[in-house]
Amino acid sequence: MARTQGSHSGITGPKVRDAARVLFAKHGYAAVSMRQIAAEVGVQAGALYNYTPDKQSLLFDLMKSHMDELLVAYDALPQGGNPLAQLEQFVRFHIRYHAERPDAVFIAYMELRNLTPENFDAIEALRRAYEARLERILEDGVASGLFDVSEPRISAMAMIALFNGVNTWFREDGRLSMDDLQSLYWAMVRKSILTQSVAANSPS
Amino acid sequence: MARTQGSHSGITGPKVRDAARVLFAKHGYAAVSMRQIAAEVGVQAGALYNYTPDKQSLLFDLMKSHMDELLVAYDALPQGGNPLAQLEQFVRFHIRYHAERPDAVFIAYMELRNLTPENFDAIEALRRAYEARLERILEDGVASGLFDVSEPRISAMAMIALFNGVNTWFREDGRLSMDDLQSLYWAMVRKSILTQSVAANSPS
DNA sequence: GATTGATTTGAACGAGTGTTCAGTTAATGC
DNA sequence: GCATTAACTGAACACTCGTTCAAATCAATC
Repeated sequence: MARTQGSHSGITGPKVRDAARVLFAKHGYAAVSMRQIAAEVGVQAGALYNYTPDKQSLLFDLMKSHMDELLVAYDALPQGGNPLAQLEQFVRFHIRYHAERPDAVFIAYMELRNLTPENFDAIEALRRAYEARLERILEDGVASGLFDVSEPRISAMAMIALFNGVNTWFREDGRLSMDDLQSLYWAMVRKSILTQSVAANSPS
Repeated sequence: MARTQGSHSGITGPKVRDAARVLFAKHGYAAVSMRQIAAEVGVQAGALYNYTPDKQSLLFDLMKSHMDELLVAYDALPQGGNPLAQLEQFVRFHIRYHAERPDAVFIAYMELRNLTPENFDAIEALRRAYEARLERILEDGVASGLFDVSEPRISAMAMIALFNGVNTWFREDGRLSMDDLQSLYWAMVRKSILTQSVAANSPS
């Protein structure tokens, strides 16, 4: 046998990526074989190599496109407003965007060590670019006297670690809605960064 | 050849665990072979089976003893004091204890998916037991009117995610000392959980 | 309806996997 | 000094790994 009925690169290509994303997220890059991915797609292992030069590229492409899309999505949000409004927008965007893509997020944070050095550098640069968006907001808030944040860089990384913890336990059908969740985290963040005088005078 | 000079189970045993911990943390459980561990120890692969029944047990034992020791260490701290003091103690303890064991912590949080179901349940139970310590403090704080925390269980998990982010960037020789770090995180946590009236009247 | 090109199979490659075990040697006890 | 035991080697087992490729077959085009 050879080419099968209904075979088409426009269909199989995305299926390969989808299968790889699900399996990598579930079992880890190193624990998943090309044959498992192929089985999930419904194809033999050799056919995968029409869609990726090798396994490493499959991982890298998943991570790269995730990070690219994340930056594009964030930068598409309305800019402007005071730092407090910008921060709230960031928090809500981040939590929602990441909760919608648990597999891609999981891979982006867990599989860094399985990238080749060059690929690692590329992903790391994108991650820093995203974190810089948040750091910038914090710095602006400090400059305007709104925020009391002694270490914006560290606070930015800390907040992202905080948000990413959501994915370890959030379930769509859980007790809390996505909106409750965003509000809960926003309340935590808001209280922890506002200067005392501002906090005392603004609504919670 | 067979038994080598200086060979002794009291020495080789711990070396196997140490090598496994370092390698699992660096490359991931699935990506590390028994032969790599053996090479790190300075022994052939077969010799490892004097110290572990199989690879899975090696991982499980590392995780289990880490969690056990964590609970013992925390429970050895002086109990009592008001919830605010207890929370500060928890925060400082957690950050220090985890920063001192980056490899064991990394494994405990990243390799859960490589455990067999029974082993997973055992580790998960220990993790919940640890989180319950924090949750309890938050609940006590709420009950006494000190804390404003609407979701103690979620807040506990969120805080732990926040703290564990430290390990992704903290370096012993960095700009911030361990004490600075603890204070920085404690300040964040403290502000985010105190009721507004208390926050306004207490020193930061 | 034949031809072309895209798509997949299935077998093969060499290398590496976790694990077992008979055989060999170093350390220990008497 | 000898027997015993603990510790380890090295080879083997049966698979699985990522990757390649000639051959086969389907989809698209004219």
